[in-house]
Amino acid sequence: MRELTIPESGPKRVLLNAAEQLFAKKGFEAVSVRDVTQFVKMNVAAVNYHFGSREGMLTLAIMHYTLPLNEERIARLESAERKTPGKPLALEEIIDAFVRPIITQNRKTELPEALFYQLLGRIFAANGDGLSQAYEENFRQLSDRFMRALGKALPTIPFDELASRFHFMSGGLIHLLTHRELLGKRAGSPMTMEAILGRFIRFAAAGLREGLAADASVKKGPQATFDF
Amino acid sequence: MRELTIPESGPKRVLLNAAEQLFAKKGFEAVSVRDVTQFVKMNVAAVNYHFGSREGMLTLAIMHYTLPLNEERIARLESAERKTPGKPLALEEIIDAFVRPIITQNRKTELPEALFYQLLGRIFAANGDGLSQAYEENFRQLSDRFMRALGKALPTIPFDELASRFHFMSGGLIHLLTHRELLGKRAGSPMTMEAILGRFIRFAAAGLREGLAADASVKKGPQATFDF
DNA sequence: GTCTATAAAGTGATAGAC
DNA sequence: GTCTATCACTTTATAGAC
Repeated sequence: MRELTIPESGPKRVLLNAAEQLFAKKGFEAVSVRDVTQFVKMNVAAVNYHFGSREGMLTLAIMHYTLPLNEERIARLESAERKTPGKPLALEEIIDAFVRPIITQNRKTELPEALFYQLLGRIFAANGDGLSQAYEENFRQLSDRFMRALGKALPTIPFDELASRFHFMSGGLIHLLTHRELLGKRAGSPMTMEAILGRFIRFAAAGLREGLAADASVKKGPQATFDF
Repeated sequence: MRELTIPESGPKRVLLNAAEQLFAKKGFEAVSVRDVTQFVKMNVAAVNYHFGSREGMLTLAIMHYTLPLNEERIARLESAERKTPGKPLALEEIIDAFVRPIITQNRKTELPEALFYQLLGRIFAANGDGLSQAYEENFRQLSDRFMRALGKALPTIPFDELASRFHFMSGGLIHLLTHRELLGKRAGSPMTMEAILGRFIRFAAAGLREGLAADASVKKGPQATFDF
C-alpha cells in the first residue's frame, strides 16, 4: 500500500483540509484552485507548489481517508474470521466490518462530521469514473475480499447474484452518506451515523440473504421476466 | 409548471438531445454550452436563443424524462391499488411500480439505452442538491405517495424506520443506474435492465420487510404471484 | 433564426522577484 | 517558501450584422 506523505500540520495540511471540505460540500468538479486558496487565505500558487497540480491535490484528497478506511475494513473482517477459523461469518458481522470503520475513521479526522461523510460518499459514488486510478485499484481489491467472505456466508446463493446484491448494498451506503440530512428530516434533527448504520446493516443483511429459506437450487429461474 | 414544450423535431430538440447525452456521459457540471453545440455542429449562440441560458437547457434536460417517468410510477401504483381496494399491496408490487417505468420510459426515448439509464441515475443522485427546484418538488410528492403505500403494506414497521429503508433502496437504484456496466462484468456482457431490476426488487423487498413476524414462517406468501 | 465578434469573468499553471 | 503578475485558454452570454 502506498505511503501518503501528508504532514500533521503546516501549509500543505491546511490546504488539503480546505480542499477536502470544499470537495465534500460542492463536488470535485465544482471546486477551483482559487476556491481552495481563498478559503484559507493563502496564495494561489501554493497549490501548485505543494501538490504539483490541482489533480495532485485531488488525488491526495481522495486517498487520504479512504486508504486507512479500507485498511480498517479488511482488518476487521480478518479479525472476525480469525475468531472462528473455518466457519463462515454471520452476515451482519461482514456488513459491520464494511461500514463501521466509517464511524471510527471519522473520529480521527479534522473535518466536521457531516463533511467527512459527504466526502466519503462522493468518493464512493465516483468510483469507476476514473477519478483516481490508484484508489480504484484499492477498492477493487477490497470488493473482492468482501465478496469472498459473502460467498462463504451464503454458499447457496449464486455468486453472480450475490455480486448484484453487494452492488445494490453499496449504492444504499453511498446514498446514506451523501444525503444523510434527509434521514432525520421527519424526526426534526438528523439521525446519528451510528443509528443509521444500525438500520442499514439490518436492511442490507435481509436483502443479501433473500431467498435463503426457500429452495436455493430452483431459485435461479428466468430472471428477465416480471410480467404480471 | 408541468407543461414541457419540447418540439418533436427541429433545432431545439436536436440540441436538447445532445445535451442529455453529454450530461449522461460526463455529468452536469462537466458539459459546457460549447460541448453541446459542437457535438451537433450548431452555432454557440443557439443554446441561448432556444433555452435562454445554459441553466434553462439543464432544467429542461432534467425534467424532460423524469416528469413522465414519475407520472407513470404513480399511475402504476394507483392502478394496482384500484384492483384490490382497501387491501394493502404486496411489497413487490409497490417496488415494481417504482422501478419498472424506468424500462418502459426508456422505450420512448431517442437516447441510447445505456445513456438514458445513466442520465436518470445522475438526476436521482443530484436530488436534494438544488439542481432543479421544480423537479425536487415533484420527487418529494412522489416519495410521499410511495411511502404511504409502503406504510400500508408494512403497518407493523415504524414509519420512521420504513423511511430509512426507502432511502437505502433509492440509493441502490441510483447506483445500479449510474454504474450498470459493473453488474455484468463477471459474466462478460452487461445484464439487461430487466434482469437487474428483477434482482433488485427481490433484494429491496427483503430489506424493506426485515424483521416482520411473518418473516420466519410464511415469508414467501405474497411473492408467489410474481415470477422473477 | 443564424451567425460572427466580442465582452467580462474565470480557469490552471508558471516565471521570476523577494 | 511565498507572492505578484501574467500567460494562454475556456467559460457564459450578448450585441448586432445578415
